[in-house]
Amino acid sequence: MTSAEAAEPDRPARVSGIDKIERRRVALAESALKTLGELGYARTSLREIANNSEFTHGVVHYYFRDKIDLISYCVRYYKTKCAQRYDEVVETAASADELATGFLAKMTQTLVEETPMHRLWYDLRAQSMFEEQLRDDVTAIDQLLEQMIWRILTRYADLVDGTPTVDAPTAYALIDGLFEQAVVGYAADPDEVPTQLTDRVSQVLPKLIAT
Amino acid sequence: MTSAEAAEPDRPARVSGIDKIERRRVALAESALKTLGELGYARTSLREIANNSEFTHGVVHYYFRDKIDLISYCVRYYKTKCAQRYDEVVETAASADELATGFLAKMTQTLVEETPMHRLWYDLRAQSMFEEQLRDDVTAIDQLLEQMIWRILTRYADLVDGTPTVDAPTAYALIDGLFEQAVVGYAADPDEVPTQLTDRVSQVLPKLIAT
DNA sequence: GACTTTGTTTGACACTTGTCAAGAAATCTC
DNA sequence: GAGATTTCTTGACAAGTGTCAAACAAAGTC
Repeated sequence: MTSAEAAEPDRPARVSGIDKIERRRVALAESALKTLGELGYARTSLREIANNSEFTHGVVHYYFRDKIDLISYCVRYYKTKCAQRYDEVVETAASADELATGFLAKMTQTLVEETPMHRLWYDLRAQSMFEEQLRDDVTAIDQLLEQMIWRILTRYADLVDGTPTVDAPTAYALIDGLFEQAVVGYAADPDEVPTQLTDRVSQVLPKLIAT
Repeated sequence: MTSAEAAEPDRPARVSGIDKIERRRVALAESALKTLGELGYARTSLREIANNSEFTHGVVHYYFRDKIDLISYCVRYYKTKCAQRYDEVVETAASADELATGFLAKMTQTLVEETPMHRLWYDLRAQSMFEEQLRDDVTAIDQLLEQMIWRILTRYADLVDGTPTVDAPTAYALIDGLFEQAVVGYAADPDEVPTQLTDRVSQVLPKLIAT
């Protein structure tokens, strides 16, 4: 956790021991996430993952015990990237409007730019209902996202001198419902969906605050 | 659509032509839905479906062109059962409270009694993001559910002499978000989740109405 | 340099998958 | 009942799966 992950993606440099194998794992995971995001959990095989990477399918098994091990590592890795997305906005926003606008902008941005990743997330969350091995990781991420939404909402409440009228899980479920709707519908109508999402979220947000 | 589906599940009786093969299809679909609900889309094979039914795997292919054909038939069949669940409540409720209570009761009831079916639904909706062949059927159901929620909300608004403050897609996304959260969390905590769901929905409902 | 450790490739295994086809059984038609 | 049609069973196929292990290469150690 204390390692300074510098630049230099080209030169493998001198990374010894546990750090090196961690690098490989991350590289594998990143590659796996790409294919998973495109194909979905159901039709992604280890060989497909290996093919779309610079490694062979044997390497995958050298670094991960089995398929579930790889995928749950991917999920955990993904989690670190997604939950702090809005932190900067929350901290710098000086007014409720600024916060809302910044939040919505980032939200639609990630919707558009990282659609496959979000598709995969909803896919994996569904899979976790059938595969216990995924459940812990999924609920951990869910909690992280819930906290993220909660930070935004409480900050928003502060800025308008009000208090939230719903608890954290409720707020998360509501916003997540809107976001999932957007993710599902994005493929069919990429032009309209993002603006619809911002419209809807900004309609709902004020209703969750009492002044 | 006009056929009167009577009782007599034992005696195949005299059902001729297209009706008979439709019966088999329905039987197959019902059996398939059961296994799909337990195992999820990813790890349900045609053979598994056949094994858990009274038929052999060859029969499946006699009545359905391929796997997708079967599953999308299942989805369509499922749709007819799920979207009118609340119609009676909507029609008979004489007050807003009665409507809310009836709606919430039915909602938690189906959550508890038909968990596998709901799990499957969210699974298939996620799959539809990766498999175009499912997309049309899934969006059709989504629309049906949206209309269902909308009927409830507008009726609710009528009974309190108000009007909805969000449009139909928004209302559906919000309620669906809460419901999906409940479905996902149900396995982990079957005792608390249903009451939490009713709490949250009944907290949210009034916020979607302006009097 | 030789030797050990670590990392990688390759090919194989047992198994499951969707699909199909040939034939048996049941049903219907006359 | 004989013959034709529909329905079902069985077994096979090619392709793909996760997993593993033995050969090979690279890096590190003395």
